[in-house]
Amino acid sequence: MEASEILRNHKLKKTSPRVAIIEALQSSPLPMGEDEISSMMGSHYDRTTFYRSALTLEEAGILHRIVIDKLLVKYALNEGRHNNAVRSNHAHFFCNHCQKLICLENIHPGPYRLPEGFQSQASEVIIKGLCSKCN
Amino acid sequence: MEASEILRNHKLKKTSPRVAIIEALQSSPLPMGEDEISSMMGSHYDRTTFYRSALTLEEAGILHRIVIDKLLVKYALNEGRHNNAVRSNHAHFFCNHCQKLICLENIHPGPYRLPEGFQSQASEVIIKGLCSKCN
DNA sequence: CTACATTTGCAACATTGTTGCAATTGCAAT
DNA sequence: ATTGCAATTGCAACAATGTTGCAAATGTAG
Repeated sequence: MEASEILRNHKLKKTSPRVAIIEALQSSPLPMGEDEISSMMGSHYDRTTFYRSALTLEEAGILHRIVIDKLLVKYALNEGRHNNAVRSNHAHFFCNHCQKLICLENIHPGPYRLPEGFQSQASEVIIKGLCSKCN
Repeated sequence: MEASEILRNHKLKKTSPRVAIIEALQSSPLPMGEDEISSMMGSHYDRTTFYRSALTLEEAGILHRIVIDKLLVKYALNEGRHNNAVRSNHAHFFCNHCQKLICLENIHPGPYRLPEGFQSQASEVIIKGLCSKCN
């Protein structure tokens, strides 16, 4: 789906940084860090704008932010292409050797049985190890 | 168990920062951030030393470092008291309101069925939401 | 007690992210 | 198409967490 259509579907203004972020992520098979997105977006790139745009897109459910470790954050698009189907929660695998982050679409963690009175709003599963290429 | 005994068991030198970190964490029922540990350790506190000591203790399996989100990291002791029993993997709950991190000792995620050739070395489950007090 | 490897403390720097504010831009209404 | 105005951007400054290099201090084995 085109970036402008995604933005329109979520009633967000079509601005160049938003379009650029979406297109950068669409062009990559794997989640990317800010550094990678930045280099794809070229010179006209402001870090504050990136963070604010990414936050807006995250709040709209368009993208997903995964914190692997301090100083290591990756972004991925939620491929909620099929109408507004909320994408099912899935685990992430981080390769300690090649530093790639891979979405494990077929691992659906939870639901978790929380203690009385606790309410879950989001959850994240990160499995670290060696991927098939580095093993 | 006393800090000095823990260090001896792991063949680590007994140094004052290490002892202070262990005692700070022992005195708290919840994992703490660097800021909290720092204020418990008083003035003679160097951030570099803290990070290096925490890393040493983590590598020895004495403590556990949980990244909740960028700019929000908590540390907890692995209570591997009973000999060298590796503490079973457990999930963490982070309250979006009061910012407390709670170990959910009775939620044991995994094992996960990884794709062919992948090898798991560690995993982390963070559930975010509202705790019973803030709900 | 001594030797020596380990650890600490300091300074400088790196990465990721946030806040305030003025200037610009997208878009809806005319 | 033009205009008005809220939303967004870009810049500067700052915040939190963490790393690296290196000289000085410290723990401990012998």
